[in-house]
Amino acid sequence: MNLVAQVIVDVPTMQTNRPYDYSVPGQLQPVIQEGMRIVVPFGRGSRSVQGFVVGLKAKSEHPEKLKSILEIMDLEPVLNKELIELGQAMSNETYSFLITCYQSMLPAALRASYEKFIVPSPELNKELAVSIFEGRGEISWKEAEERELFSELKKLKNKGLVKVRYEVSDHRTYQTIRMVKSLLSYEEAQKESENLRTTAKKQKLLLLTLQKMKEESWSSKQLNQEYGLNNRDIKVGEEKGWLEIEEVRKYRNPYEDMDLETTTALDLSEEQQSAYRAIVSSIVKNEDQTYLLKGITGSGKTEVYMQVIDEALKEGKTAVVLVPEISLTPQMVTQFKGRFGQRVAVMHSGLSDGERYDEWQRLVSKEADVVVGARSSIFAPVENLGVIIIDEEHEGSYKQNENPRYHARNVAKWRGNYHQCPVVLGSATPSLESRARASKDVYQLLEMNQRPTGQDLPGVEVVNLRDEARQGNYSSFSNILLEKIRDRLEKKEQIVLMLNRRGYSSFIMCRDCGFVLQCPNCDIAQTLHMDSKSMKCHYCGHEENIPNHCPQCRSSSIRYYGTGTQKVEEELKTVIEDAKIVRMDRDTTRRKGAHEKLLDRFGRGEADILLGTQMIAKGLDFPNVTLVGVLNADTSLNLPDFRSSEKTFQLLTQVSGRAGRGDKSGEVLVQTYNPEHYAIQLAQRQDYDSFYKYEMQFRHKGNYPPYYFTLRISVSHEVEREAYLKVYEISQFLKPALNSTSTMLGPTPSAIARTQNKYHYQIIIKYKNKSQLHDKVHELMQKNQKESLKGLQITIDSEPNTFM
DNA sequence: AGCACGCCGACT
DNA sequence: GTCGGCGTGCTC
Repeated sequence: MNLVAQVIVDVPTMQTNRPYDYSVPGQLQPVIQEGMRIVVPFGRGSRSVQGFVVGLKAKSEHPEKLKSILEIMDLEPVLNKELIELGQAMSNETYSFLITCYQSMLPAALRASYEKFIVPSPELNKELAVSIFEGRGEISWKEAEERELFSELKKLKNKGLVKVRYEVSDHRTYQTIRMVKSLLSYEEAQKESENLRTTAKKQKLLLLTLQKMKEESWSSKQLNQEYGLNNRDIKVGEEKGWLEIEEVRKYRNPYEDMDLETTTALDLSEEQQSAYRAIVSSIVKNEDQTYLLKGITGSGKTEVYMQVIDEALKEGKTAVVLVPEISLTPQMVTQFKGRFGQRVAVMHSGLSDGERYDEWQRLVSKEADVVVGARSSIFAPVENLGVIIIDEEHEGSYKQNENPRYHARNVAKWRGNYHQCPVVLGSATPSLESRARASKDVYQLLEMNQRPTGQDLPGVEVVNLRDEARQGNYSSFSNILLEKIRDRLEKKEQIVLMLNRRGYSSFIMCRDCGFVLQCPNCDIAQTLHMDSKSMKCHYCGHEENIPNHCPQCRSSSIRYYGTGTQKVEEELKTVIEDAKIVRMDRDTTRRKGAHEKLLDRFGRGEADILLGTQMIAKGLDFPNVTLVGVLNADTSLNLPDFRSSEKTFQLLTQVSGRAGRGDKSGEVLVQTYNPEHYAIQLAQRQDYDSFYKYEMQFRHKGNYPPYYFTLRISVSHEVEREAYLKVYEISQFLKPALNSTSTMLGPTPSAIARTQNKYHYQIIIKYKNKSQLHDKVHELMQKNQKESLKGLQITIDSEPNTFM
């Protein structure tokens, strides 16, 4: 019988972005399945590469070209039919290679690594064999490189005197435990025991234990710890034929030793119940409805999620929960583990490759049927999905900013459609895209506006830093904030201070009147470019000099704006001497586990003030915190980004939720140079609906999402002119695909015009009609096949997070 | 990606 | 004359 496998090979180029046919040798025919990883010979040199079987068929259209599969890397497929199909859809949507899509769906431990060796042929003469191989059977490619043997080896290879051997492997590792099983009946053990010398106490104990075990297998660890039998004792038992030792694969479980308090379902409030009922009805009816669950901070979204998941499990289905990486705290994990126990697989970046792989394997083996994890968990290998939940759906981190540039929300919807199951998007501050879809009834809106605990939302006060400046206070702390900090310290209550680092010193602002230099054409802040010593708008390419005086009030206090946490900490220490401060930023949390440690310290009350960047805005729940201060609300406001207001509003709303989580009421203080900006005003009033309406007008006026689709194409090259020429050529190529409902911005230099000695240029396209441009972009990819050889890097990003 | 084929310059 | 430079094209 002939069997042909269609294989996607691990060669990420445009030219090889399609299935290749391979014949399946007889002995592999009974085992090979779609979705397995295999090793195939590829290219002229038939080097070994990893591939994915995406189809099997009886014969090929070009039988004369067929090579044979070398090896199968898996016992069971790593991709099921659904994921194979999803990869194809994703590749098409995100303009990325099939192989890149498949790789990103799997744990890193399954990614191939390649090694090359040089092997002598029998015809190679003795002398050379000795001088090159030194008596060994082969040498590694790396060694040959180091010993500078390349040109010699190349000649020998052309003459067929040495060969190259390719090795393909992955990083899979297993942990095993030793299981002990008795081979003796109760009576036999009794007999053996009687024959022992009286001094053989351990042997006697061993036999006694074996009698207790009966038919079961016990781990050697258990015998060690509970019965005081060491491995030597067990070994002797094995030699005497009393018992059998078996190595069994064990899944590494990072949460194995966690103290789990089992939690039970809480009573739901009326609002929670109606949300719950709506979602559950879709699970039961197999409906691929998307829900937007808009619930204020503290409204009990997580409890709704968990009860919905419980219902899905009762229906015999599985569930996927996505949470932003930074929210995936031990508290969060405990909540889910406490409710669903070992049925939960947790995936986050803190795990080692091996641990991740084991969690993944627990899903494949159906030992776990609930996944809680960050973005890439959307590819969890679960079958029969009952519900997909995306918490904090507005988070930008759900979009991957390297290839494949997918958005987890879109993947979720694709899977929801495939499984005919609901998708729940949860947020206190939904993205405009999602909220707009809810208005158009594409999504069903579920609202929760009350806290079941009856706590009030904290009051938010805005402090105008311009007034402070006028009074000569140029420090990071307004007088009123200092006053409040002192007050809390006295009351032994805690304080959270956030320094907004988004957009750090990339724009300039007048300290006297709050004026920010805008682009005359684009209604957006211009970016300071220190490399060219000028202000630039990268939407349209407008450029002007850095002003010395504020164009509005003629003040000379116009300068770029921004501070670091370290500086703020020092400043704080000089005004409040005895405060204990925990600083959290990228520097102090770089080490693994440092994040948790710092938060633990603060949680135990070992510090009074938690000072940090955005990373402290999410999910923290400290009952003793009664004051939250935002030191600089406007930095994120002035980014040259159409989402800057939205991001600022979300951040302020989120951080406000950190105050008053316990029985004491909380207070929030927001310092800003732009107190009248709508994002700040509406965040102060915690008025999402008004913000939504206002922001939608802005988006409508500027033809931004959600009214338009967006596409960003960027080109980079070491030689600026090369990058520019290419991006210009691309813009000319795409222009015919534009119509009256689409516009192209640029080509312009990117916000950071040069990184790693490469110049970046970009085009942004805003469009209404998806298919027309889509086809043209695919054509562009085909056309640009060989550009990367010339050192040109072209990136295509559909629905980019920012235009920078 | 990586390898072979192929067509031009400076060497034993 | 040839060794080797890297531009071009193809990989089941």
